[in-house]
Amino acid sequence: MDKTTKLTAAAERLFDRHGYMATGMDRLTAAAGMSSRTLYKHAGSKAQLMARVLTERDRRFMARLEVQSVDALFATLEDWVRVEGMRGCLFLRSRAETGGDTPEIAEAVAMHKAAFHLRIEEVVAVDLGRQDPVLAEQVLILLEGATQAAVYRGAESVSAARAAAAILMERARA
Amino acid sequence: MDKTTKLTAAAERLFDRHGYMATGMDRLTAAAGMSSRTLYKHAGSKAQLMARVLTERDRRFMARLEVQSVDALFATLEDWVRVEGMRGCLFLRSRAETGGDTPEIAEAVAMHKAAFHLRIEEVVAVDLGRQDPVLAEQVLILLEGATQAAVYRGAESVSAARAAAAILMERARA
DNA sequence: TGTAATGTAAAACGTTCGTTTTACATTGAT
DNA sequence: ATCAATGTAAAACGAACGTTTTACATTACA
Repeated sequence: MDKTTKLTAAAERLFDRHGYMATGMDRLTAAAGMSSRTLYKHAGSKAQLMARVLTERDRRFMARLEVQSVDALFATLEDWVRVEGMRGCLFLRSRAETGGDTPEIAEAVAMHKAAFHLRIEEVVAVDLGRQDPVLAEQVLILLEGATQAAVYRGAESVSAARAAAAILMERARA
Repeated sequence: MDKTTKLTAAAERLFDRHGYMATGMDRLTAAAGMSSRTLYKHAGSKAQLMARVLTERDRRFMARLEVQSVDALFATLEDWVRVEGMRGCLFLRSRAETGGDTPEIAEAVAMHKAAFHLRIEEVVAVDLGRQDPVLAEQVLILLEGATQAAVYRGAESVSAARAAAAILMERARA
């Protein structure tokens, strides 16, 4: 595993566990097992490191969303929260912590959420046989809500959201 | 408006806009229009101030949720996001920024979310004429999801969630 | 009138922040 | 054998952090 990969992975873990602002660069160097000189050569700055973490997470998350049904979206989310934990959406958290005032971060978040929304619209269209923007919006809300609720309600939130989505899909078909 | 009230209101606004950790005490004193000596007499510490902001927000938010129907919950949320803005849930944001490691904050968040969940279960029971824990969980997810989605999708997320909840309620009645 | 409370303005506390620099070691290709 | 790249360890940078203190002004009540 090369230095940049190791750094990005360590940063993601610490940002997720302790928050972005609360995670200092010294903690990062210790966790990544490198000197601050090397860290800055690879990362550029803390903001750039945050943006890189988000871009990498977007890649990993979106790869999992290459499915053909709405139900599979929720199955994927169930796996995701089991593997990655339930501390809320790292994208919106980064935006909230920076007030949206750091361009590279705001951009990474906007990119991810646009792709996320588009993917849901596509999956709904495939599953339903036609486009339905309102239904897609509702599926998006259930996915966001399950992610958020899982923080304090646990992983069962995802299955409850999954069942709700099934009802909405069923009704849209009838 | 007394000093403590003014301070709490200013803190809530700044924490919401810029994030908890990114908001320094000097910015707080300037916004509240008081010296740091007075601020610390009223607030105790930054963590205590954060907890006080949350407790006060809980009071204000929960007062609005004294309604008799699920649809009214979403009507309330529509008002709320119009008045208070759409930057996500300040409770979960505070927990995420502190990693859950600040007892007074973690406790304020846990209290609020427990009350929130209970209130939804009550409203669902009144509206439906019987208890339905799974449906209540789904309504909670739609409320959380609308709050979260509104950050990047706008206020229309709330009306989409409202419509979804109406479908779930209708089906539960049949 | 005097005293206790409550406030302001501003300096100072020690710590930690993100970042850069200095000095030196290890490596790999020519 | 050597040059350039890449790394470490650690000190240092100025700025900002949360918090306390010093010195002084205003108010309100006995």
